[in-house]
Amino acid sequence: MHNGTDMTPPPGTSDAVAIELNAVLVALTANQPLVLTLEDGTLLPSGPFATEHPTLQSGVRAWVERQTHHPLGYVEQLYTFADRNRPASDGERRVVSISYLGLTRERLSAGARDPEWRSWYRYFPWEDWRAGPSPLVAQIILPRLAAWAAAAKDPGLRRERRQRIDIQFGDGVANWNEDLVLQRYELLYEAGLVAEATRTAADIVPGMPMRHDHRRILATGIARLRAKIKYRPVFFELMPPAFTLLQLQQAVEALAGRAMHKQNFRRLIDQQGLVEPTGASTSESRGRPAKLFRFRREVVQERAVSGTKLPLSRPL
Amino acid sequence: MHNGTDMTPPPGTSDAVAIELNAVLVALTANQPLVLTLEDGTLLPSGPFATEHPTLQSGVRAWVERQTHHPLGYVEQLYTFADRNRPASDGERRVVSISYLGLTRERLSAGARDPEWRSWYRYFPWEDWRAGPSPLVAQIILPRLAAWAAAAKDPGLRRERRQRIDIQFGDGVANWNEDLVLQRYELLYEAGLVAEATRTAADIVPGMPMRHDHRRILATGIARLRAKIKYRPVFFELMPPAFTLLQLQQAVEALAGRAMHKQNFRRLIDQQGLVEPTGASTSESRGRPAKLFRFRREVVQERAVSGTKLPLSRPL
DNA sequence: CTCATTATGCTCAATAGGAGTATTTATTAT
DNA sequence: ATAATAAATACTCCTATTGAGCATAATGAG
Repeated sequence: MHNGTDMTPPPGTSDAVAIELNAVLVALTANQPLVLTLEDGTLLPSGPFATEHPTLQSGVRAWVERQTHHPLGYVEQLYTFADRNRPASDGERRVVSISYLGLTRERLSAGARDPEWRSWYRYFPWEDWRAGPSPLVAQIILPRLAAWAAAAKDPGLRRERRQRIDIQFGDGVANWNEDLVLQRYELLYEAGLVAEATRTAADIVPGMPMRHDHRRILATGIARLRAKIKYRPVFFELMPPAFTLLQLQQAVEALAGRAMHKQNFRRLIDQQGLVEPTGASTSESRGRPAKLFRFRREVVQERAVSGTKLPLSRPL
Repeated sequence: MHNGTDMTPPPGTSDAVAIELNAVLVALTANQPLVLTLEDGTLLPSGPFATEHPTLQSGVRAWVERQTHHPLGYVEQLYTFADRNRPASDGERRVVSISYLGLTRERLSAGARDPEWRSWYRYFPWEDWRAGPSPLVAQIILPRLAAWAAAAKDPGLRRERRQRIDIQFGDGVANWNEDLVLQRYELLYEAGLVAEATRTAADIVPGMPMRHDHRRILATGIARLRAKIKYRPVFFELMPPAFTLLQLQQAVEALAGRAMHKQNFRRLIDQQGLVEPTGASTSESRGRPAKLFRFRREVVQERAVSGTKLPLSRPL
């Protein structure tokens, strides 16, 4: 039934493909999660993979750092896509695109029109629940999704659609799981409610589209980052050397897209010993001056492996 | 400083590469976590990516199912490697290997010598802590790692090595984090303690090596699966249609490589409503017959998105 | 000086999680 | 039969974690 080489076909039968790298580069300014875009916000930075780099990771890092003139604090592979609906631009070769998530502390020239940092909530406005449940969900998205579900002829399919909607979007008020960025985007895509999925502008939900599958890649990056901050202290890559606890909290809130209980946030942070006071304090805001903190290298490094906690569990 | 096309180099400059797929296929029998291997256990199944498949995922699925004649319950992309130290076998083209994790309920012909299912603990014996702390760690690995750390001339490097060892291996008794499979393998590799990393058989630690970087890919798969079972009920893909709670627990223990408290395991499982009694019971073992359970489809599906819990938190 | 505003300390109740004891129901040995 | 043993299953306890809110402290604005 099986011979020895059954599962290892002879080499060389694989077609040649071109490798393209995509990057979701994230920074944080003024409580907005920013992502680096090109071409008036319609593309993520991307480019061919040059063979001179020993590894993919180092290729991405070098390529980004050459362009942004800033060090990339953290790089993580996101996903490899090879969907056939995007033909290679050089004619025959199929494109395999490998995407990366990168975190950086600095941003490049702010006003620039082409490499431009934009809040990711321009692409996913429904993902911002920092000021409470996003009205977009209850008022626009859920009704249209409900219509889409109802449009299914088969009762089983109808039920399945309703269940997926419920799991991924909740009821518009409670049961919001901020990690499901990608699933939600894909559901909207499937329902024809995003620009990339349809030619009729009729039922499209707010949120700026991107070319190719770049918005999907962005969704993948956001989802990964949101999931990650709950157990790895990656957010420190995005912070300045010294910061107040409120700034730290707001940074996390910007990423997670939801507000957190202030006192409990502080409790958790210093329980874990992630930060230490610098001694200085700041009074840039109106009220009582806040102490400044810095990350404790050793602990952050250790937690990078063994895990952290954030008060981001409860469904609402 | 930046012009419009700065970050999108012209297409076509990317070199042609060959895509290779690797699969970590996992099954579970007699409380052993099994992985499908070839060539006397020295290789993972791998093959070229054929262009006729619309997506990578469907390519993997089709390819595996054609070979094993069994459905693949769950497929997940693991990682994409493009390290230059592995030249393409067809001459010039560089190989990019995309690896996948697949879970399956059935195993194919048991006695076969070539596509053969082997316990993954043959490759990573130190990862099995089901019967308590693995003596391998305390008696063989830690002393050798300590020697490696001590061998560093630079005191800073020495300290860093010691810290990494401590975080990843603990003290041999406590502080074992079962998720760090990949990091541990990479540390051993760096220290020259695995066969793949050295030509001298002197200090090598027990555990069967594989060719190329396949053992590393396997480590990636195990690590991913161990991390995943803590918050996604993927283990149900590995179970038969009906099972006892003890069997379920032992399945999870086999994957996680550590024992769990029986009563608490049951409490957690039925708190979450993941399973329901079939009505039947079995008395294959000696004691009181156990009720048989099955997974509840709806709940498993929902949890697949929203998360599960397992009593696998404490460091020892 | 009073108020608005933010920082920070502390309490409380509910829950989750780790560990152990007790009881029930079978099989196996005597 | 009866005793010994092995599992399954039911409860109890204790502690740590977590969500929520109140209270107090320190500042600038008017």
